[in-house]
Amino acid sequence: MTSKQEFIEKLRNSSLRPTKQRINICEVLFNRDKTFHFTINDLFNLVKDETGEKVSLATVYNTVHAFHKKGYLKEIPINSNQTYFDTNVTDHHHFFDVKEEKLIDLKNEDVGPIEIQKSIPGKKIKSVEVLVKLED
Amino acid sequence: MTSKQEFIEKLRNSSLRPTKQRINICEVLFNRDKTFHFTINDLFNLVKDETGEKVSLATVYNTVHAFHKKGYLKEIPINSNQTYFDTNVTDHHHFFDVKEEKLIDLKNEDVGPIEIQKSIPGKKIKSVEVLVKLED
DNA sequence: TCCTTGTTTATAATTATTCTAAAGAAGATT
DNA sequence: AATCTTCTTTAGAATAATTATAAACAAGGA
Ligand SMILES: [Mn+2]
Ligand SMILES: [Mn+2]
Ligand SMILES: [Zn+2]
Ligand SMILES: [Zn+2]
Repeated sequence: MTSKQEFIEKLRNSSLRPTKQRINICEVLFNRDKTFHFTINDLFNLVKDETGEKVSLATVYNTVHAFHKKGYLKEIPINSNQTYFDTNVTDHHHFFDVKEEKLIDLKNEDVGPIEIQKSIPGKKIKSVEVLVKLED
Repeated sequence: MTSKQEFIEKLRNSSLRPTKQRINICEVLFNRDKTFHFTINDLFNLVKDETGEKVSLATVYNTVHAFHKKGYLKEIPINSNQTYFDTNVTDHHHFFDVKEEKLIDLKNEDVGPIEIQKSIPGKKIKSVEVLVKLED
């Protein structure tokens, strides 16, 4: 449970002005028990529902991109009409329940270490992500 | 090198009428030495360039979806503004060169077997895909 | 040849995302 | 506190990938 004051400091330390909107978004995103997987639209609705204050859609986009750039959010590679983000920014893998359109974290020990044996000259590995699609 | 006649048979066997447009698209997609990774727009342009006959964008979409549904194309999960498809429909993994926006196949032996230790009640695993992002 | 059904196509509709530019708020400077 | 600068929010417009529509057309069967 992070206090509003702590969010304000964190934003300032990231050279992001602590606006009412950003603080509300922080509370929705980061005051959760579990990893939170969401689309922009999910977040837009949750901010309204959970804080009672409406934030414009443009601001949700702006803020998510700002947080993503600062490394506070991760983008999850799946094919969907909407982009998914994740509050768990560590290297980790996912289940994707295709029917429910829901992401579930996999612990690294549930997947095991992955050694990539091939390399491309002049390129280095930035990330290795496993996506496990689930069906009924 | 598959002949036009063979494409016609293959289409018929899939209860897809062998139209001029579909045959042209088949030749662009499947008469290649290597696995072919593409977006709809790539394909749209290549059909025009390689066959000299223009096919409407709608038909490219329709055909790709039809082939995908029949299992002749695979959709690759990456976040991009365009959807990527793959003529290699076997289970396999990818490099994604973020700068060049290009996919490269990984052989299964370059990644090794992946054992998923976790399961979700009532769900079964449909696919396991590794995406390795590359940077300079 | 006629008939039915599937296909192509131009075009419009939809939808997620980004852009624009004006109004507002934050922080710094006096 | 008043002023100034820079950043942020916002409504709305623009963009761009994809999907839907519906009329013309082509394939295959009778
Ligand atoms: Mn982003
Ligand atoms: Mn598809
Ligand atoms: Zn996650
Ligand atoms: Zn591939």
